[in-house]
Amino acid sequence: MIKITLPDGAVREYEKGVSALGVAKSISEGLARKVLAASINGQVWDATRPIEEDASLKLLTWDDGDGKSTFWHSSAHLMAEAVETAFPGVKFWVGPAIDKGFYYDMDLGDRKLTEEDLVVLEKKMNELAKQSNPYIRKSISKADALQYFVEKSDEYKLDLLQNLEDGTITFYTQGGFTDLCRGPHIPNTGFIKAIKLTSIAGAYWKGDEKNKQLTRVYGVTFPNQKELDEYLLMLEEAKKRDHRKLGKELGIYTMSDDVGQGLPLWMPNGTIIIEELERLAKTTETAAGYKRVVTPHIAKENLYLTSGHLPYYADSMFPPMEMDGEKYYLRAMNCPHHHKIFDAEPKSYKDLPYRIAEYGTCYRYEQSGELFGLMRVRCLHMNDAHIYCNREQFFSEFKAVNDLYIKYFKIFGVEKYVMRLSLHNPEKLGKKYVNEPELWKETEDMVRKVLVETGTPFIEVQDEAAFYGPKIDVQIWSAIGREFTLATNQVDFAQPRSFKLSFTNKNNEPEIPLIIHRAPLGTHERFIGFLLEHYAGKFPTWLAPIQVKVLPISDKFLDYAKEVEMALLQQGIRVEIDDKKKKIGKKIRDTELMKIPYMLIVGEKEVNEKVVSVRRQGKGDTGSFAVTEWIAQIKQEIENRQSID
RNA sequence: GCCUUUGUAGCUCAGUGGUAGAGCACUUCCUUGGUAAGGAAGAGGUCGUGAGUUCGAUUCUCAUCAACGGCUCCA
Repeated sequence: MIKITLPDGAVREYEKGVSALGVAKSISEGLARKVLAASINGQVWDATRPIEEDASLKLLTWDDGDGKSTFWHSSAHLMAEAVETAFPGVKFWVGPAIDKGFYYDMDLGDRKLTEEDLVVLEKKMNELAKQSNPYIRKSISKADALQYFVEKSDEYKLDLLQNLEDGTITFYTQGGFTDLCRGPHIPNTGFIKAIKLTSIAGAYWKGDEKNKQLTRVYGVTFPNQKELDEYLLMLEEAKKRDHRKLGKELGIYTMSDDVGQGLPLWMPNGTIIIEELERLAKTTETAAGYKRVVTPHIAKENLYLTSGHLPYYADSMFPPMEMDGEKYYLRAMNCPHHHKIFDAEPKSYKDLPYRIAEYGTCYRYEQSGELFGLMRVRCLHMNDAHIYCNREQFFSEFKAVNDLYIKYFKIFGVEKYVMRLSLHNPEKLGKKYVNEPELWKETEDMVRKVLVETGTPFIEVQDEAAFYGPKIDVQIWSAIGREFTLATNQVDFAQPRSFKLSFTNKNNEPEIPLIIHRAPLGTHERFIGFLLEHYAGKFPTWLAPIQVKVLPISDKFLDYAKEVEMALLQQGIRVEIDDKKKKIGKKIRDTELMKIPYMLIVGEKEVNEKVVSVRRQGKGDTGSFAVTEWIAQIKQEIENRQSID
C-alpha cells in the first residue's frame, strides 16, 4: 500500500501502482470523467500512469492551466495522427501546447497545405477523437528509439533524440500514431469534443532563420462545443477592438503606399490625442525638473560611430544619405543628440541631475514582415528623456522614473503590467554588449536594488539588455491580449565614456556621469495603438478627439445649438454640431458609433428653458442641465483627466 | 527578410474570359422629427501595379507592390 496526500491534506491509502484516475474514481465517478492529468509531487503526469510510491497528488481538470496544456498537447498528437493519415510520409518536429491551443511543426516535403486541407483534417480529427483511443505511454531504450526513427527516416525526431538520455525516453501511441514524447497526455482522445484548426504558417526549424522552414498548423480544441463557440465569439469581439480597425473608423491615422510601409500619417483626430499626451508629458516632466529640448532628425555617420550604435544596429537604420562627401543617417534614437546638448556647456556637480526631454522623432528600418499597425512602425515619436547624474543620485533618479510609470498607469487605468529587468549575457560581451564586465555587474546591481527596495514586482531575464547597459522594460497587455513592451527605463554607462562626457565633482575633478534613458509613455505610435484597444475607441473625455456633439432636434433649433457650441468652444472644449437633416434617432446613432463622450440634445424645451439634455456615450440620457453648470462639470472632468466611470 | 492567404466604390463585401454589382457612407430633394438606422433620386470604380497568353483579361499565367496570419527580429 502507498499513501496519497490530497490537496486538502487528507491522506488515503491505495494499492501500489494505482493511477491518478483510480484515485479519482475512488472519490467519485463524475470527478473521474473530468480528470485530464495529475500533478504528482509537483510534476504533471498522465492520469493513467501507475504511482509506485507515496506521493502528494492533485487531480488536474480543464479548470487547471496544466490540465488545459495537457489537453492541447494531446490535441496536437491527434492532429498529427490526422495529418499522417492524410499525408503519409510527413515528418514531424514538435507540437507543444501554447497560450491558447497548440501547434505542430511538420515537413510535408513538396506538399502544400491549403485552407481546404484544414477542413478535411478537422473532420478526420473528429473521427479519430470519437474512437476514444487511449494515449499509451511506453518507455523505450535510446537504441530502439533511434532504430524506429531511422526506419522512418525522420531526421527531425533523430535530432531530438540526440539530446535525450537513455532511460528517460518515452513513446506515446494513440490509435495508429506513435510519437517521441515526454508527455503527459490525457487518458484518451474522447475528451476532445470540439476542434478548430485556426491557421497555417511557416516557421523556421529550431527558430533559426537560416534553417529550413517547416509548415506549422495552429489549432485549438475544447471539451465541449459551447466553449469553442464562445472562443470564436471572443475572437470576433477582439477584432472589433483591433487598433487598426478602430484607427480607421475613428479617423485616427492612415497609411499610404505612396508614403511607404510602416509610416503612419496622423489624421486630425489622432493628432489631438498626440497633443493631449504631449501636454500630459510636458506638465509632468516640467514638474519633475526636466527641461525640454528640440533636436534634428538626422546626423552624420560619425555621431553614431561615437555612440556605438552603428556597429550594433546598422541593419535597423535607414541607409545613409550622402552629401558633400559626408554620410547622414536618419536617427533611430535620440540619445546621441541629447549627449551633445549635455556636452555643449561645461557641467559641475551642481548642474546634476541634468534632465532633458523631447518627444523625439526616430526612424527605424524594421523588416517589412515585422511591421504591425501602429505597434511596429518605421517612424516613431518617442516620449524620450535622458537624465545625467552621479552614482549617489542614481537611486532616487531611477526610482523617480519608476514612480512616473506608476503615475501614468494610474491615469490610463493600466492594471496588468510586468516590469522586466533585462540583463546582459556575459558570453556576448564585446559582441552584443559593450565589454565592461565590472560596470555591467555594478549597474545591474544598482537597478535591482531600486526594484527590491521599492517593493516593485519584477522578473529578471538574461540577454535582453541594451548594448550600453541594463534596463527595465515594461510589458503590458492590450485589452485583446496583445503583449508588447510599452515603456523602457535604461541605465547607460557606455555612452558617457564614448562621448567623453564629464562634470566637475566636489573635489574639482572631472567625473563621468551615468545616464538614464527613459520613455514611460513609449512612443505615440505604440501608446495610442494600445489606448485604442484598451478603451475600445471610447477615449476618456480629456483624450477624445471630439468631446461633445450638439444634436439639434431639427434645424429650427440650429441657432440655439450654435449658441451652445460657442459657449463650449470659448471654454476650450472640442465640440461639433450635427446639422444634417436627419431625425434625432439617426444623429444619436451616428454619434454613438463615433464614440463621442457627450451628446447635447437641443429642441424646443431646451431653447425655452436655456438648458441642454445630456446623453453620455453608452449610457443614455442623463438629464437636463443649465449650460454654464454643465460646462463647469465637463471642464472639471477634463482637467482631472478622469477615466471613464 | 522567409512561409500561408488576400487585394473589386470612402467602408464591408458579391461577381464574371465579352470592358462591373449590393448595403452603408456621400450629394440633392421631400420630411422638421425627442434619445441607436424616415423616404426618393443621383453621383462615385483603368477591378493594387506591370507584363504575358487570347480576337478580347477585372477574371488565366508570371513578375511586382501592399495588407492579413505566422516565423525571425524588436536600441
